[in-house]
Amino acid sequence: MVEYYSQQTPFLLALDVIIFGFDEEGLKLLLIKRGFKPCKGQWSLMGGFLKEDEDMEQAADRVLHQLTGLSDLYLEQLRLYSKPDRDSDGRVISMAYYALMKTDHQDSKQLEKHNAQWFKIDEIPELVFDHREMVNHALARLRRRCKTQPIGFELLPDKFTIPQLQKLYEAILGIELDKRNFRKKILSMDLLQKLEEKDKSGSRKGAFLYQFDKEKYDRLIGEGFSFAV
Amino acid sequence: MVEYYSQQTPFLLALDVIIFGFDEEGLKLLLIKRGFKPCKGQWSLMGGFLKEDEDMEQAADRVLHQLTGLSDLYLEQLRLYSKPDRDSDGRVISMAYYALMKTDHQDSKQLEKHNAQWFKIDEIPELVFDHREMVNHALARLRRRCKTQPIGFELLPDKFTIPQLQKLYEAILGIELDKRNFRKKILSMDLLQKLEEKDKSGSRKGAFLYQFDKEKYDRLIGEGFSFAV
DNA sequence: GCAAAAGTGTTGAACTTACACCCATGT
DNA sequence: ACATGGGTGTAAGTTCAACACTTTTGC
Repeated sequence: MVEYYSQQTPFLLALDVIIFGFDEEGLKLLLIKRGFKPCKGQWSLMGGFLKEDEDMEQAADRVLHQLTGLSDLYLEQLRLYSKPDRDSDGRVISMAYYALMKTDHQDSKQLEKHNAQWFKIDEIPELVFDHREMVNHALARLRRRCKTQPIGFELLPDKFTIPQLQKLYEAILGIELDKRNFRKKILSMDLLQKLEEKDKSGSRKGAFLYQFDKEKYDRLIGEGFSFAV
Repeated sequence: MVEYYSQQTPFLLALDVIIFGFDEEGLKLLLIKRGFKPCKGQWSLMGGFLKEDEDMEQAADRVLHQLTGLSDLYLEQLRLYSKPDRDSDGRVISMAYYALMKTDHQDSKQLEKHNAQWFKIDEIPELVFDHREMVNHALARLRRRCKTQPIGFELLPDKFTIPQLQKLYEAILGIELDKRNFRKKILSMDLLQKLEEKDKSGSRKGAFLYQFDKEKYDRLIGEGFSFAV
């Protein structure tokens, strides 16, 4: 290490992850009741510290796996929270991430271990430090992002119906959409594979199930296509 | 500090800033020839380390001021570069920012002090560490951002002509634009104040100068307006 | 008088929005 | 038979893209 480096102050580097989920009730946030100091007993985002042998993305994956037992969730960097006094108990710099999780893949046992609980997006309890600000930022990013990237599918089961997909977008954007126009737009991109099966849980008639064709999407992207809802 | 914290490894936290400029020749990047180790003598982005009493944005402002002598430049966080081996000389985590600078405000003396030099965007020399990756990322972000935010004006003199503005967008986006459509679109937002004066440097006829009306923009944004080029 | 850049409108195509009824099924 | 959510098409309005000529002025 060069001398110039050794004169610098090192910092504790953490990450916090805003985990979104979606179910019949709408858009949800996964929070943990802290079983450790500081702020033990309060609601907070899941987080962790960066370790020597990993980069920040790996740390985020690790922390996410630790909580949920799942790997390869959609994960996106938000921004660095670095105010000197943001943590009541010492100087910690935190990189915020948000993740999208299919709630039907969840392992409830695993979640209980960390006292984790889903909260409706408009019923979020008071959070420690600047976590509420992080959540607001993540939500804003999700709202922007979901219009131009096919990330909504990360929140739905692998097989889903068009009405379900529409409800998801309505929950994220907080607005109502016209079902004819929504169908037209989403199907016109020709990225959804219609299956034979129907999902009968939502109605007597039942709605056809679809699958997102990721390979086709990747191919089209290479050709200059852009996703839009 | 709680015990849990003191068990963690601290890291050196730096920042690097991709500084864009624009002049008659097109879009430019401001680089420094490193007068210090590691990689002394090689071209690199301007950077610095986070200090104890500041947050990362303040650090970025400070570093930017140190190089250019200017304050309050447009500055946006990009992403964290945290690979364990990214710096050849020790573990340094770096937050990348990009900044937009009006080249007509530059202080050449100041820039010379740091051996700083402007490079055309398609003539960037080899850079140290992962700085080239940072530049690519910044450029991609700038291209996306300039279509939906009025950040182009941060690269032009306070008074500018429509053809100048168009050339700026063409330089950023790397495509040609139709001047009638461009004018129509940009003027239809009604955010540019036409001045009496003409700039005669670009042609015999001369082109009218305009000013961006930031107050009006802020007002409109509050009313749900969105900027688009 | 000519070269060089500034400035100006129209038309067709594509896309967006608004809107109302029939269908299939379980009870 | 009826209640519930699933599924479908069209017309008007808006936005976008393509395109060519006139103006001003310094030389």
